[in-house]
Amino acid sequence: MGRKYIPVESEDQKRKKKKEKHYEKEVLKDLDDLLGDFERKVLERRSVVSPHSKIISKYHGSIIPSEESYSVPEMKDSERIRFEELKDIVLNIENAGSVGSESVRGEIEDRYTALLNERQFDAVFTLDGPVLVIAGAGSGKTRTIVHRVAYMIEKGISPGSILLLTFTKKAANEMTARVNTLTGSLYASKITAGTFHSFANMMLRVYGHIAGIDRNFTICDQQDAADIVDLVKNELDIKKQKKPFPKKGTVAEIISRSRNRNEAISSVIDSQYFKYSEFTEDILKIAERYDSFKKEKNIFDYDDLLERFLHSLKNSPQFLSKIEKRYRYIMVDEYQDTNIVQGEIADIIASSSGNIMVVGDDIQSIYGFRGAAFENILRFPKRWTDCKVVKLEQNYRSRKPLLYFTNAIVDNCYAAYKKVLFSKMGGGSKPLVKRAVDAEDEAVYIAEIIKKEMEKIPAGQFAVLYRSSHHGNFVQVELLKRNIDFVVYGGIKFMERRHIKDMMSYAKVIQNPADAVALHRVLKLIPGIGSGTAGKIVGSISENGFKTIGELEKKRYFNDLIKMFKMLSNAGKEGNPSNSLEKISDYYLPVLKSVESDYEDRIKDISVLLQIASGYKTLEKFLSDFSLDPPSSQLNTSRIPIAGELPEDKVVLSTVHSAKGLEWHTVFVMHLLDGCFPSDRSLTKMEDLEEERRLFYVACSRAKERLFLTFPSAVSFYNGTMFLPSRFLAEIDKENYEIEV
DNA sequence: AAAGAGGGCAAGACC
DNA sequence: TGCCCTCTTT
Repeated sequence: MGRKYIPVESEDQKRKKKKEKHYEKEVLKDLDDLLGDFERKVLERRSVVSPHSKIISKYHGSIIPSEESYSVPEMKDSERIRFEELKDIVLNIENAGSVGSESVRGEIEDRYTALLNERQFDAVFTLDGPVLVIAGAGSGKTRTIVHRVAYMIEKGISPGSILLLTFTKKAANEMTARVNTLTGSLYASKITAGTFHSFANMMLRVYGHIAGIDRNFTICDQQDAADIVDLVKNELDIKKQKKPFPKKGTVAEIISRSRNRNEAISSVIDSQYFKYSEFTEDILKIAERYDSFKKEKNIFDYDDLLERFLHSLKNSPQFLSKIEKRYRYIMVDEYQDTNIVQGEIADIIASSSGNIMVVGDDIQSIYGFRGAAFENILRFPKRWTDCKVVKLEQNYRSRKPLLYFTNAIVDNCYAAYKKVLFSKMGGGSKPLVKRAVDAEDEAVYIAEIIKKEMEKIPAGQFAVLYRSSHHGNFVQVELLKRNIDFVVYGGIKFMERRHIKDMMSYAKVIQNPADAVALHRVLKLIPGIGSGTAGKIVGSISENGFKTIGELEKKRYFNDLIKMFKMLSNAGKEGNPSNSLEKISDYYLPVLKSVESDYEDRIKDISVLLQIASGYKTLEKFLSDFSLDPPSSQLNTSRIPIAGELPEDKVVLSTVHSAKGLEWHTVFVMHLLDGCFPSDRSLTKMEDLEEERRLFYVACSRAKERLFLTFPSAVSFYNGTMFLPSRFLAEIDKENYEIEV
């Protein structure tokens, strides 16, 4: 139940996988039947009283090596200078300390004061001027933001002038809902809350024409972007070399990274993708063509949304003026995860009012690989010299022993605001470190504890966190064996499923017939048309218009082609997206049936899609919302209702990245081996290693009551064998945790 | 031009 | 193990 296995690939790969899956299930069932108690006893012996681990602990004083056993990556001079500079900035801020608020206290303030701690209401009551809020893990960050918005509204600030930028759509919705509850009205719906991308999208659609932007653009996601890369690569006839050319997704990644880090493509390749350095020329060519291709077809990728928005703000005073007049109070959540472009956007919009509050925690910056500039938060006081700094340091989540542990992790970070979180929640126990015999044994250990504890604590209060998604595999198996329900965060997203992408592509073609990617995709669905033919058709359409299709009269696929265009034209005439999509699905379902074996499951997804569409008035709005905010990625099939998103009572298996912002009673952080966590790819660069440590901090700070840190004695992957416990454990004072023997 | 076979490679994921 | 690219066959 818990696992997501919805391949979107070619049909027979799919079939093959399905067979394998059945096979796997049967084996498991057989195992259970056959071995029964016997197996359980063996497992118990392995995990609970593993003879092996007993021996180890008897003959070795400690299972954690000393800190000196690890080699530290060398820092380049430039890196060192940067780090030192950051350290300097940080020190200045630390010395400045937290600033109180001078606002007048009245009836409204008294009410808020009762609900917040002192630091929190400093942040809430300071409405004017730049404010930097450093919000430690579990310090009531969301609570602070929500109350601030409510307070603004109560103070008579027009809700329409409040802009709240968040990192996920989900966060935006949650906060708006909470403001609503507080203000007891629908005022909150008048504030603008959303992600940078959705805000950029909205502004470009409303005011874009002022800055000379064609407002009818379509948005393409990463998969589409990769497909465009493929398309233009074929067009460019690139010479073959000895080494294989990087995958289309990789090329798209390089292009995107260079843009949101504001770094030349060649330098991105040199620093992050060194092994592809000989393809630099070709990649540059592709990047150029990729850009012009999108411009021709009026397609925006995610980076375009931000870039062109920023560009318009910078170059069109009228455009900027519209926006800065409308938004006088700007708040940015998760500021440590903003990239350079986003940082600039916020600065420019706030430049006339000066009212900008950014909230974040530098120590939880874990998206550097995606272009996040955690320096944004460190440098904010330099950019806004009169800014007030508020530090939220009281933790409401974790018990003291856990907090001591996570504080110790912060101590090992090179450049960070040193904040010492404190908690009033006593009791609890220190984190428990467990060394297992092997990966399987580790999984057994975790599953057994969960099974036992589940008698007292609901399943939904457990989380197993790991660095890379495949580290969780053994745990899945062990939970399955014990009939413990679980969900895996991540997996194939609703929006990325093949049939959903197909449906959306039809809709995109209706909305923007110049959308070559979507057109290409739907053409390929016609029997007899592969990617070559599809490419040719798209090419001749964009050169000479749709009438050129008439020239294909003699081809065997001609009738099907016409049938599709007839359908698209009819669907386009419908007044609302729901009816359009219904027409599309009438056409598409038979196509899908002929192409997919698990047609039944997929049909449910499509009805979910129709349901979502029925909430929209225009196709345009539906499409841009959908590409910016795909519905719950956890959504397995339509059996789980989309609306509401009930918290499920299931054990959570998740990567640390996906666990950010969440909390559980009991948390397991597993595979704590040097090379797994920190990942071996980070071991050569100080900057990367620092990010891994912050990631470790994020993982451990998810726990409220219990924290288990586990690792196998050794584990082998394609890239070698890891056996050294994670350096992140070794560098922490042993007083802060206990070792289970 | 499409479909199938072989082989190299591998992190993390928001919009 | 699984994904995707590339080469080979039909």
